[in-house]
Amino acid sequence: MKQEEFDKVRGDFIAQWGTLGSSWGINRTMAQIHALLMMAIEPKDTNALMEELKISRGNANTNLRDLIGWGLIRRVTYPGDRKEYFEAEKDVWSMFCTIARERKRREIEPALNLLKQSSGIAYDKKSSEQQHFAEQSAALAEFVQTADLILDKAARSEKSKVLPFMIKRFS
Amino acid sequence: MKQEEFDKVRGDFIAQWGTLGSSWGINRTMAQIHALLMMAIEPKDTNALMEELKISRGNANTNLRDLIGWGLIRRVTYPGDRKEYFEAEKDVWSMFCTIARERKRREIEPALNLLKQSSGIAYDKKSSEQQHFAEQSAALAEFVQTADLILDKAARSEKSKVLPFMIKRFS
DNA sequence: CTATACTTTCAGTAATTACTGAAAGTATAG
DNA sequence: CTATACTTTCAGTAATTACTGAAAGTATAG
Repeated sequence: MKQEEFDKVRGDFIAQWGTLGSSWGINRTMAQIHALLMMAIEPKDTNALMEELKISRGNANTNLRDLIGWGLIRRVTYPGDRKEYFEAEKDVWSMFCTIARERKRREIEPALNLLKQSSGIAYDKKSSEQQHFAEQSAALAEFVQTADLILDKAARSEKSKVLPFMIKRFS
Repeated sequence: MKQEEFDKVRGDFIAQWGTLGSSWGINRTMAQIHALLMMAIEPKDTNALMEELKISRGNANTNLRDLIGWGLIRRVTYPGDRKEYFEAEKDVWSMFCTIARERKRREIEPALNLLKQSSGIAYDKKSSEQQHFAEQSAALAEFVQTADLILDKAARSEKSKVLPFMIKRFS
């Protein structure tokens, strides 16, 4: 495949990945920067990203900062070069673990706290409405907690110890 | 707990659930309507939802339609009453299965198609850039496919056959 | 110290998404 | 058929989120 053709394919991939990101609640540009760095061999600097994605310096900087906050990319510097470069974690299993850990912290835990609080209300035994509310919250809390625990354990294991096992169990 | 106090607690729950929904890429109002119906004992009609959530008829209608599209709520009618009422699936495991199935269809499958297409490019053996792109796509595709398969199988199983097993494996 | 080469911030604006409310549509009772 | 009781649609607007670009900040070389 010619370089020219390849650039087209890669451009399409990055654009579409951005669109997909949106439906998972991830900012389009962030998804695109991540895709670009994940597919790149060499670390890239801000100017390269600005050019390739046609975005402003501010936008690039903000999304790079957020990606670092998620632990999905890291800063790289070379001696004698003032610029900062960025590279993505490329191992898919590590990526999964990182994302699982962060989503847990940012989204699952707050939900669980809310559910536990709701299930713990001192409900009036004469009100079936209050009872249902407490029971339903408790059921949801239990499910979320279990799912969270499983995800957590999986994300702390070695890939080789989880996936083959799961595949065997479910195939 | 007095009815008055309880209404406050439930109101808070619904409001917060809406906020949480946003971070998962779910429209706030949709999450709130779902929370409200999930916690309600009786099915509710559009007017009741409009009042409780202080939203317009159009907004209520649109989000109810979407929730039905996701399979998370259903229409209920009573003989001799022209109004339509709505009730949520209340079993947590069924909810999980429904959400897993829909997310798979709407979000995982398009991603997988994109990744497979990218990993299948006829790359130039002299270009390590092209090779890395194809390999990285393939690695991601494999992971997504496995995760999808596991989710799919889990969502088709009985709760009693999956959760206890998983808990045992990971605790 | 100053000059240079960068990075970060943030007020203002653009783009997107969610929502309203009135008008149009539909179904049933009689 | 008409009257009534609903539901759906959708153009216009509000609210939110993403982005720009210039100004401010920071670090290093010399």
